[in-house]
Amino acid sequence: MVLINWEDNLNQTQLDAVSNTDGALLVIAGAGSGKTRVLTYRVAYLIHEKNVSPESIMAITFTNKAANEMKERIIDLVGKRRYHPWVGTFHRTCANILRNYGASAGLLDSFTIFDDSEQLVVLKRVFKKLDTVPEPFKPRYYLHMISGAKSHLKPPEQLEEEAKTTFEKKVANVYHHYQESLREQNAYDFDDLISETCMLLQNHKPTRDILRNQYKYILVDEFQDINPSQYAFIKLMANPETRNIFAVGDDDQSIYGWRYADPKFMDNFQEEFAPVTIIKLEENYRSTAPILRVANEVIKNKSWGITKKLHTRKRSGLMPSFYMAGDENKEARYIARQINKHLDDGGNYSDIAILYRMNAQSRSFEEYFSMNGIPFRIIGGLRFYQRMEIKDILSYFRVLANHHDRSSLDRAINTPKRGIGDKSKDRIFNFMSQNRLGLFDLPTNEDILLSMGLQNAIVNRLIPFLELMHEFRDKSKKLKHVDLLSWIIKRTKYEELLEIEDTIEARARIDNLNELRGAFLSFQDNFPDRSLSEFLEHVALVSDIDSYEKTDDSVTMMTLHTAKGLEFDTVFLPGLEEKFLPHSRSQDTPDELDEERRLFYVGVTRAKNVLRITSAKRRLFRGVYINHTVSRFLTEMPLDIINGLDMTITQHGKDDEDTNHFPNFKRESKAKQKSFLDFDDDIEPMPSDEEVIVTRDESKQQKHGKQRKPQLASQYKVGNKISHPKFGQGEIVRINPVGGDDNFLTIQFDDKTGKKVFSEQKAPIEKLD
DNA sequence: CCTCTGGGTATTTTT
DNA sequence: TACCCAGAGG
Repeated sequence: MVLINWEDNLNQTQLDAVSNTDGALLVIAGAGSGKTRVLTYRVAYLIHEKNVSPESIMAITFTNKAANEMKERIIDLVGKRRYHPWVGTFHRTCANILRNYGASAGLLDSFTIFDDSEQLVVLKRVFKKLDTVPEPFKPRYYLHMISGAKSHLKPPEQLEEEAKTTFEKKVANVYHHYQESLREQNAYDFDDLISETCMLLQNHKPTRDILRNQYKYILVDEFQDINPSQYAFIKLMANPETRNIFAVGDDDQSIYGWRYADPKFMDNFQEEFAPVTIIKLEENYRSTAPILRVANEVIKNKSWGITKKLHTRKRSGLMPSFYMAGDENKEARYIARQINKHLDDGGNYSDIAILYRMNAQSRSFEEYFSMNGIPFRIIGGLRFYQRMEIKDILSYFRVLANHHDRSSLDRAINTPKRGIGDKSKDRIFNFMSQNRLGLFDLPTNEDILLSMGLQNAIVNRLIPFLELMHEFRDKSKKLKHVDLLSWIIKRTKYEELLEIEDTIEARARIDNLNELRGAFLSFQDNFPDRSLSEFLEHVALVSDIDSYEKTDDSVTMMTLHTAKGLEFDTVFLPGLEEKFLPHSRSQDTPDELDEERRLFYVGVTRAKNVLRITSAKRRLFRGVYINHTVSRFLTEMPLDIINGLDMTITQHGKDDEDTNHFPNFKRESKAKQKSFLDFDDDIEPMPSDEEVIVTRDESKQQKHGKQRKPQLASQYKVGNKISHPKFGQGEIVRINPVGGDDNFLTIQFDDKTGKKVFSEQKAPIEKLD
């Protein structure tokens, strides 16, 4: 039993939030105000002081990362016990409920979870089946509409009834068939996990009663990002006697409106769970006063929301700076210089984050940092389990776990290529649908297969595949998951084919397969007796950020969305330009604009000590040069803040003089303007005594091959001889790992050429020994 | 059935 | 720039 001195560890408001344990409570927790602390201490308080049994507590988060952190911190506070509170994401919690209670209500209890790429496969098959085309919008837009319907708990029938326009009718019809297809495949998509659980709780009183009796205390994190179905879930779970719901959120950090999250549920909560105690946490423990001042100014201009004003005891601090670069390369150069200064001052790369609006913005930093030896790491983008090779191999597992999973079968059946194309797949799948067969119900008898209308040649290719799958199924009963993985990789010749291909991408894919082996092993160690389906569920519900820890010393780069909940000593916010932030696609309505503003606010409030904002006058974007003006979020700030910001502008070209990049700047006079818009283009390139060469042509990386994790193992060693098409033979004298997946090779050529530095991934060099 | 090519297009993505 | 997709041709 751990003894906790509550007063010493919490401020008065936090203590109120922790100890106010009766009825509904809404905590409005400003950025950096100790939200997670309050959540975990409240759980500990319930257990220690109120003798609540841990297993009657349920805490819901949005990310696995938050859930894992909370679990750990709760264990720190209450010690390891026989029973623990349930802590999980909305999706994992609901998946769990469906697995445990679904069957008793006539729902599926063994199901596969489809991620968005699998949803897309389903949707495209629906269009094919309906013999229509996804117009006037792209397939993803239809998925978005379907997701909207599910988020509002509308079944296809309701959407069909409500549909007025032709397009709405089309969406409803597609939704109908899409849903039918999912059910046929024993599959749920992410939205289904929530909506089906709501249906279960609504329509099946026994389950509802069991759960309500079990979980008397419910805590919900990030309440501002809750969508209608998640809100409905919380309402259904609320025990009507105790109504002990604890919600924490910050409407100023609601950034998932485009996924139907709505901060206004914080209002609904106050009405529907009345009486609700409301507590505001406004003391910020993260940032310095100057940073908070900027944050408060940013958010002050919002058109809707609960008013709060963050304050801090960290009175002194560096004034945030603004730097306007000539172009995106100069922006990268400026940030690189600042990073080096930070290191000269004794700081670490891992103190630093670069947070941008769009993933595409990472490019210029990747390139500049690689060339200048700044290690970096990109979080997000393509997720590990979304990679082509990982999906390919896992599709076999998914078929083994659920042989009705058509989307995975679709992939596995012709990966690697077996000469079974779309036409034949259609025939096979139609046959399966009509007879309600799973893969292992298919006959391996030649005559029957021929009667499906398949060509002789196809049958001769299909039978070996079916036999292979039967073999895998037999093996799956005998082998450990990781051994089955090796077996499948071997028998499908997947790795072998990559080895033959022997390109940079192929090698990266092989590395990823090895990482997958690692993931299997660690799952096996942590959960020795979990089934294959449970492993696959685990895999379906994780993301890049979940495993993110500041372990390696590199600069972190990610989108503003991904950065929510994190903090860094030094934060760079590049691209503070109109059309980037606010994004050109999100500036049409006040709601959209508000959300962009909150994104900026999230970015600002990630910084503990140093905040540097930058923008570029001109940048190469999607192959063309564009000119942006400075973001309105900066220019609308009061003049004294702008004067206070350490503003610098570099000139790009001579013709920039007459362009006003601050059209909506509140200025007093030209003279005054000069005082804070200081032109400064004398920054030298990064000091480097070695010429840096990166061959752009070789750098084409396919989306599904792009490896984001640092690749420490170089294929080279110091002393290796190499050959370069232009410079001839050389010897490697130094290897510097940089972020991304690259290493930085210093190569000594002949005396005339001297030493040169190459990117291992991009340079056209060949190993000679 | 598979691969190549040209044209159109372009946020964010907790699960 | 980098992708996705449709259609042509092997």
